[in-house]
Amino acid sequence: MVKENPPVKIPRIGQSVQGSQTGQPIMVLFDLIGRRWSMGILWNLSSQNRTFRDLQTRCGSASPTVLNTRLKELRAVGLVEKTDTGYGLTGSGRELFEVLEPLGDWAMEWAKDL
Amino acid sequence: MVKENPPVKIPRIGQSVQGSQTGQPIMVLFDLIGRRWSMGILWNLSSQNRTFRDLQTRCGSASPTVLNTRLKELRAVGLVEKTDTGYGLTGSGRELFEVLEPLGDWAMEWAKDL
DNA sequence: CTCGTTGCTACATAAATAGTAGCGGTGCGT
DNA sequence: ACGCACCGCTACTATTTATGTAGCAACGAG
Repeated sequence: MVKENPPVKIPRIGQSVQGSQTGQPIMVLFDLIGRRWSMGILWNLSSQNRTFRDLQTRCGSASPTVLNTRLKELRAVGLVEKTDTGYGLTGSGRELFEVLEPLGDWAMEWAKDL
Repeated sequence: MVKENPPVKIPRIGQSVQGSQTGQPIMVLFDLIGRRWSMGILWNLSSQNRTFRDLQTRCGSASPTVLNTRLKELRAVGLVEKTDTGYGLTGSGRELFEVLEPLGDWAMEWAKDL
């Protein structure tokens, strides 16, 4: 059985960008997915659903504390969901991943020159 | 005149991903640009070169401490450079931005439903 | 029942970031 | 020469966030 999500407070979301007019949504997104392990989580969930501990080892042994925090946040904004087979991407989560995907190829090229 | 970059140590880069086989370069990249304000900096430098203080206000008044740290890091990996007209993207920096750019449009759509 | 695994929480420590103040440099008007 | 306003940035402390380890309750298999 899958537990339902009680309200989750995401610290300082949206507040960090008060001053800037330029592209507010993107800055909010950056603030969200620019936290430690956020993108790694999305990336690792893209191919298949994963259990908590599976995710943990795949994310360079991120501490369970952060991992759980990130998962709560990502679920709060509807990018990740809890399923019977572990955590997985939602519809918009998958959308976001598709936008993010080309980064993989670029990173491969980029890694060649330090 | 533009000062040259002395060697910069980027904390824990690459080390956080020891355990994961899957796509190491992308995880290194995530670890780098997934730090606070990194992507915001790249984003704000994409349209034009900017001064330190200009960047600072555009990044939700990020503290000069972090901002300078991020700039050092991004320069160390050759994504950002110091020019006569302030900070700007290098060739690969611009490449990365182009990969990152679609996020802007997606974020606009995404922002509509919380 | 035991054994192993899973999803977490608790807690203390370490690291990253915020938030302010202020220094030296540069240019500009007087 | 002077003040004045900006600039890039460093120093320092306070707060937030992440790490690292231990461990608990729940489950399934044997």
